Amino acid sequence: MVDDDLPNTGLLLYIPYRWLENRVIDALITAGYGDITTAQMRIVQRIGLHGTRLTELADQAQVTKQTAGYLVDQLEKAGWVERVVDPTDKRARLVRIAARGKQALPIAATAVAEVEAAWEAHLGKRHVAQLRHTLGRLREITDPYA
Amino acid sequence: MVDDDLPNTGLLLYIPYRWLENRVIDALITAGYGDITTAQMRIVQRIGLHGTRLTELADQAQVTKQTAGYLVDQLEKAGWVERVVDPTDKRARLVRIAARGKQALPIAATAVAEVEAAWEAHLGKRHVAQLRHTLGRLREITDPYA
DNA sequence: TATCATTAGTCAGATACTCTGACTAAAATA
DNA sequence: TATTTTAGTCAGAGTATCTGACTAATGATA
Repeated sequence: MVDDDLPNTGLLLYIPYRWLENRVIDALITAGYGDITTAQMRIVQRIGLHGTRLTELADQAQVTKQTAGYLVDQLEKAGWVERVVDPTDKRARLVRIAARGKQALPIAATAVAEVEAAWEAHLGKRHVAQLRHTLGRLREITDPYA
Repeated sequence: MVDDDLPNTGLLLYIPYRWLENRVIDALITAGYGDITTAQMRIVQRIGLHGTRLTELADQAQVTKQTAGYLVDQLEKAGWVERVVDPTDKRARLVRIAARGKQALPIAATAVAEVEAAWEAHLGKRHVAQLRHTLGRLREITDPYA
């Protein structure tokens, strides 16, 4: 069990990540929510329950705030998110999930759950749990926002 | 050890992937090889020892062949790769690593090794091996080109 | 409290990436 | 040989991303 013929760990992480993302996109398209792009999804995914500031979304998605602003503009036009004033800071506004986003998110969540179920079927429940645990530990040293 | 507070598995995979990619970019910039973009790296990474066809690069990187062609154009102009005729098929050409690429690749490889060492220091050798093994098994059902 | 520095976000412009559609030439197949 | 498929390019358009410059509100401090 040496696994020395495997590609580098980066690619190894990327392959299932991309697979999962593609399954979510497929599910959204099928359900009529295809008017969202991967770049936009990577923003939406990081919006917290009570809304999140643009700058924080930018930091977490690792894009500039200008880019995040552009993506939120698109999402807002399409009804996925809305901007509301931040009561604690007049400069800031909170980006929140709006109507269309609330409808679509369960579909995305279901798609993720289905993929995770498929992975459990292939790897076994124990190994998936261990994988998630290990990735969670890795997050401690790779996620500045953990 | 339930890990129920962890984000979805997609984000969990993406975070360390992106971290690793950033460390590679940092190393390349430091060594004076900053004239490559992430999109270009995702192509270069998939070029085999004897060269790889454009269409295959496109498939594996999950972009259209036009996009792959555009990226290879940039890489070729910068001396990272070259195109040589495929002796077995006059329509095709093989994309191969050229001089600049050959110089830079060891730097990228070193950066990857350093990150993997840091991960081993944090998780333990055993858990990293297990992580790679599990990701390798996952690849069986998520990589059409495995 | 008046000033200075920082932070949140936008505007403008440029570049990079990605796609669809249409095309040529070579190879594979019927 | 005629047809279909495959490898790749050309052209055009939309999306994503960046840097630089700016405004307004906040925070820190003299």
